[in-house]
Formats: sequence, C-alpha cells, structure tokens
Amino acid sequence: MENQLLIYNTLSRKKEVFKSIIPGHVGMYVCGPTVYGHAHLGHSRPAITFDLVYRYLMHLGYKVRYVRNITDVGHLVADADEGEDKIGQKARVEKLEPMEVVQTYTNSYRRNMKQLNVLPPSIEPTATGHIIEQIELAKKLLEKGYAYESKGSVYFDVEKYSNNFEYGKLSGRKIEDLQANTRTLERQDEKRSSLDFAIWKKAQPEHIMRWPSPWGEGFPGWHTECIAMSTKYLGEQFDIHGGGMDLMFPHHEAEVAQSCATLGHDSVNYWMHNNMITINGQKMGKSLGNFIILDDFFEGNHPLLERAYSPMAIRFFILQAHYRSTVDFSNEALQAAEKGFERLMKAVALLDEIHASETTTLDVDALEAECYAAMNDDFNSPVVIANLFDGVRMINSLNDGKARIDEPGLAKLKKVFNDFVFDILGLRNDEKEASGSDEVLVKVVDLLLNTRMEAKAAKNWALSDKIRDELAKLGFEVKDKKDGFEWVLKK
RNA sequence: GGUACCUUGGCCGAGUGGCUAGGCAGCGGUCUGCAAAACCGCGUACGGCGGUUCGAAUCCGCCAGGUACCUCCA
Repeated sequence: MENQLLIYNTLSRKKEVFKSIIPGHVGMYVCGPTVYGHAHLGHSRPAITFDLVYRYLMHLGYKVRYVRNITDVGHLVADADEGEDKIGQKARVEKLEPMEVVQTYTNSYRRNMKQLNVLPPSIEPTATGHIIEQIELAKKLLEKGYAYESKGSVYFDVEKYSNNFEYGKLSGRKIEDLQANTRTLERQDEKRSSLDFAIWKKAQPEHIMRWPSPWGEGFPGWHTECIAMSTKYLGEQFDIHGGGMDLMFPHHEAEVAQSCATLGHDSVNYWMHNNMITINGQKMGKSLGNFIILDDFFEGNHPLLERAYSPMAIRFFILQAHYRSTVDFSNEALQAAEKGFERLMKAVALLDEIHASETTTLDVDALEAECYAAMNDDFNSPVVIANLFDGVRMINSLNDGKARIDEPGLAKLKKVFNDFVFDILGLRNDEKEASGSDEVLVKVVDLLLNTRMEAKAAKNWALSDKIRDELAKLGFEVKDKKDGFEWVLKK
C-alpha cells in the first residue's frame, strides 16, 4: 500500500508509520471513565476519538482487541481529608452501596456511548475486578526494589527509578524540574519524595471500599489498574495506548514507569492523546463545574443550551475537529455542525435514487483516494468530512442532472459513502422515518399536497401557499419538484 | 513559579514555505407563480513587531493574549 497509516506518537512527538507487533492484529488500550457521575460532553471526546481509531483499524483489515477500562475504585479526592476515594464518598452522600453507584453510572455511560454510536470495546475490565493483579504488581515492584512500604501503603520510588530509567520521557518533563518544583502538600510524611505515587493505599477506618492485602486492608493506588489490566489482556508489549491529554502526566507517565520497572522495557509502542473540549475557551471538567452531561445535551436541559442536540450532531461536531486540537463548544458551532450533518445525510439518502449513465463527468477514484489519505494522516477526520462534502456536491449535481456517472463510478461512490460515513466515521442516520411511520399521516399529507397541486394548476396561489405555510407551521418541510412534491416532517 | 501547547475570514475548523480546505451564516445569480431545496459565483483570513528567504499564515526571535499539565478530571 502506497499510503501508510501514520500515527502521532506522544512518545516521539512525531507522526510515525504504524506497524503492529503481530501482523494483522492490533492491541489497543484506552483509559475509560471513572464512574462516579454521569458522562459529560468531555467524556465523549476520547470515546469517539478511539472509536474512530478502532473502526478504521478494523476497516483496514486488522483484528483489533480493544480494551477500555471502567475505573470504579481509587483516585483520591483532590482535597481529601482522609484519603478516601471518590466512589466511597459519593456512596455515603447518597447512602448507597459503592457498587450500586458504580453500576448506576456504568449503565449510564454505556447507554450514552450507544447513543453516540460508539462501539463497545472488546473487553471492558473494571478496577475492582482486578485487585489481585494490582496486588501482584505491587509485590513485583517491591521485589524489584522500585517501591517501598510505608505505614500500610506502598509507594513507587521515582528517584530510585530515575537512576536507571528516564522518568518524564512521555510527558516531556525532567525530573530535576519536577523536584525543583515540589510543592509541599499535606500528609506527605509517608512518602520519601513528593514525586512518589501510591501503588497501594491503606484504607482509613471510615473507608468503605477496601480489600485485604499483604500490607493490611486498603485499596489500589492511582495508576496501577491500567498497567495491571493492559498487561493481563494485551501482553507485556502492545500496540496502542490512548487517553486524554490531561492523563499524560502523571497517570500515563506512571504507567510507563511501572512497565519499565517491572519488565525492563516499555509496554506501549504508540501513545495517543486526544485533546480537550473547551467551553468558553476553558477545559470542560468535573472539578471546574463547567460541564454539561450528555443526557442534558440530548434533552436540551441546561441553561447554556439553546435547545436539544442529537447524539449524531455531537458526534459529527467532534469529528469535524482533529482529535489533537481542542474543540470549542458553543450553541452556534453545534447548530452549524447539525446543519452540515443533515446536508450530508440528505445526500446519502439521494444516492439510492441516482441512475448511472454511459459516461461519467466525476472522478470518484480521486475522492476515495483523498479520503484514505486523510485517514492515513493520523486519523484526520475533518479532512475526510471536507472530502465527503465534495461528494455531496457530486450527488446533488447528479440528482439535478448537471453531472453524469457511469455504473462502476456510481458503485464506487456508494461504497465510499458507506465505508467512510457509516463504517469509519461511525455516523448513523437518525432521521425519523416520519413519512413511513404512520400510514394514515402519510396519506393525509399527500392528500393535502395533491390538493395543493391542483390549486397550483389553477393558479390559485393563495390556497396553495396557505396549504404549504400551514403545513410548515406544523413542522412539515415541503419541496416542490418538477412534476410533484416531496415532504419531510422535522422534529 | 516550572513545562508544553495554542492564536486562521462573522462563527466553527483544516492546512504548515509558493498551488481552492470544508461546514454554518451572509451576498449575487440559475431554477420557481413566490418559496424551499439544489447548483454556480463572491468575500481575498492567518495575534503584533522584527528577521531568514526569490517567496511565510507556514521557519527563527521578541512581544501580547490564551490554554493545559505540575492536584481528581477525558
């Protein structure tokens, strides 16, 4: 293949030619959600980004094992007084079992992902389901001498590690800078250095989620679950690890350190990081309190939302930006995306009505090549979409009789649209089949419009306009054709 | 404070040494009884100041503004 797939690797800060470890197979791990709240718009970014990657790799013929975890334990609260974990705190507030909270938000997340047409991963492991593996990892780090026990907790020894390995190589940090930059945080007495991170945390008495371990009752630390689970399901070395840019440091850096410390080498060949979604130029995040949950988008329930936006409008909106750029939320931008998406879908629907000619005036091969070139250039979905709009113009021109296409060209055009719009970009046509859903309604509207045709024939413009305008008020969009009409019921 | 990144037309958003991005909105035209839809055409954008170059939005420097990470977050 002339066009090779290029992937921007955070590790080298360059686009690299993608080569899987085992030909024909790809192992991919992506950091999933912490299930202590409903998914917000920000969560949709990595989900959609890596869904695109997953879909494209499969389209290229790879057999992909895609692992995306559910974080249901760990991750200390920012200003935690007693180092309690998020799930536990939320559970107490709502007087629920921690696992009940986990189940609620996991279900909610999966439902939202399905709405966004995000394919379920091959394996969706949970942190609580892999406590044993995490304890084993901690033991191994202790054996290797890169971790130490302190008051019932186990910490990773960053300084010792950096004697033999380069801590900070993923995020571009230098250990000297990090050390110089030390902020004295409270309760650091257990750690030898502020750079050290928890592998296992001792559970405080009031802590609800706890498991027995060689160091007493506790729970796994911040960064162990991903490395424990990725190793278990993808091996000691695998192809792609993805996640949000905000996880680069310290989370992913800590993963790199744990791999190198336990295995002596990196686990990940290509590190991919998606950028953030911003709102008023600022990152959308839970702690910033400026997030809007996906359910609110779908229902229009938020002061910042002028109205509801469909899951596909949001998916299209996100895909219209490259995954490594920030994408700024606004009603205006979302509405623009929605209109563009509708235009694309209309053209797709028209494709079935196009008839082939003997000759062709369109270069569909070039269109296809451009689409592949864009995807191969680090999954450049906005350029794919731009190319597809060129295709939209082709389709509309064909429909207007202003262009011609031959049989092979038409087949190719249909294939390009089917492959890129649906299989690769993962868009879905949610247009309510209002016209087909209620036969009586269809007949009544057709009756009215036929009456209008008669009025038009009699040049009774007052009546024909009245019928059209009244239907418009009810949400019907009427289009006159040369010898008839078309209508569609908008929401 | 440290580190990295960003600043493109009314809005969103690609591009990254010379060649049309694209979408939305707007304007003009074709079509239409009038519309809608569609098609054709238009706006000549790259934060500021210098520099390198035959040529820079694209490379370098400085300045301004912004963001991210360093602390849970996608």
